[in-house]
Amino acid sequence: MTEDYSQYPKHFVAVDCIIFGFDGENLKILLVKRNFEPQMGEWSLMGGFMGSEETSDEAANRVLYTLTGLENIYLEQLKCYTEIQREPTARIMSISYYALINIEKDIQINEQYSAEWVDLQKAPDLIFDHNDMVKDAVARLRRRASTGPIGFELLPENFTMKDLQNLYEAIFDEKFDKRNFTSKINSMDILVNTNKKDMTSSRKGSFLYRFDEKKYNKKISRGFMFKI
Amino acid sequence: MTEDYSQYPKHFVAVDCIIFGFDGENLKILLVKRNFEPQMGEWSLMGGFMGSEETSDEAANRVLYTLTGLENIYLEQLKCYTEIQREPTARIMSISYYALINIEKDIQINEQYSAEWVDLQKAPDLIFDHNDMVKDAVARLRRRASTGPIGFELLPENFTMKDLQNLYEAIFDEKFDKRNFTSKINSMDILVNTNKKDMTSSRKGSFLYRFDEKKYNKKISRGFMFKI
DNA sequence: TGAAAAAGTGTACAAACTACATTTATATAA
DNA sequence: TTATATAAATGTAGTTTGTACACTTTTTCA
Repeated sequence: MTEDYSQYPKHFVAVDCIIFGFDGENLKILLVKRNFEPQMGEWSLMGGFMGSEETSDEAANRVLYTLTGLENIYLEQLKCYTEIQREPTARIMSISYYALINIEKDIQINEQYSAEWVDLQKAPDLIFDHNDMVKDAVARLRRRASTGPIGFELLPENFTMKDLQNLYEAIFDEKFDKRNFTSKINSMDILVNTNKKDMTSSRKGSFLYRFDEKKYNKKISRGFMFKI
Repeated sequence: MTEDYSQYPKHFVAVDCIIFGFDGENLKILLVKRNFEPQMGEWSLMGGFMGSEETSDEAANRVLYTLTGLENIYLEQLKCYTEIQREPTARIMSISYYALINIEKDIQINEQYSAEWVDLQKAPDLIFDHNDMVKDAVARLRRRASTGPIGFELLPENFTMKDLQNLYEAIFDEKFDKRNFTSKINSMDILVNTNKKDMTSSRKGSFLYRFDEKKYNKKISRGFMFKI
């Protein structure tokens, strides 16, 4: 005889997105200023409820699309937050997702949400447990950067070695030696030198690279340890 | 004005536990043979529904306690599974947890559940997406073992170097050189030689060690890369 | 007392990591 | 046209860590 589920409680389930971007200098996250209650006027992550006919992955993608108009964004499930009092108005559990976005992409941020890219370091206090979510997401991003290459989703198609080093330094909040960094990256064998130069930053100009997508993905699937 | 939540759907939320044990030779998981529908008679992970007044951590601890009578077990949230059709009878999302248990502890397994320790390698097919859950949990266990010491929760208080090596070999499904393994472990500085010997396995006898809990926990919090 | 069984131990070579300073290419100003 | 300023590009020696590999020790039991 099939079990009777009616005795079990049902729960509101939300998803919240930690959206990382990189502007060439600093790691940023995309935050929204709530124009609805509760906590109207305060900063929060972008989120939404999971529908009855969608998975949490689909819900997270929908939320991201609603805010940015972007599809096929790198998105990864992080963690479930189920504290009973995590929101004051109702018991709502939330599944967090983190997304990596190339900030230079022409993003049409939905004006309805008054969203802003803010420096991770200077991020304001967020509502509910969203500060924890961001902290957990940063830890995950660091882990991802130590066990495989990173940057494909965060950098524009062509970038300088300095851009890449800035990205790693922003992620780890640590400075690296230029020579050691370069030789480490070169030993990964994931970059292609386009032989074009970016002349905006110096008189000599610096080479523009792009990722060799195949080699990059192979490195990700095999994994390694990044340590400089 | 506070938002009206009544428009949003609610969901059944379950927790499922991947319970790892180690018998000195092989990694095992604790499975239950379902004596209830759906899929009566088949093997599955131990699970249960999250109550309206408990967090998912609490639910997982309760499930574990119900099955084993054990409290304060190492338990870590893994992942949310939200595929709509993951269970045939209703839409139930599940949060997986993995637990590490010292199999020698006097566990009074609740007979109501016809549970059994089975070799990870020889585990039967499980219902729903529980095979995926186990696969994900093994990956997590490996990661945990590569970024910090492991064994405290899985081994008895006193154990031989061979026990520890067996554990690592079971986790990574890979053989290590005895001399290299020993010197790697010694360099971690987490073991205390009790100067007692286990005489059951050889005529010479092998030293029994225990973990230095303080140093062990410090290693965990700092993290490192285990690679032999 | 010697044979058997597992425990315990060291070294040489290779690879990776670390610290560190000078030269090169080019645009702009004199 | 030449000098200067700016950031880019590049190499090496020393240290640490990883890897491959085999013999000696201790004890019990026959």
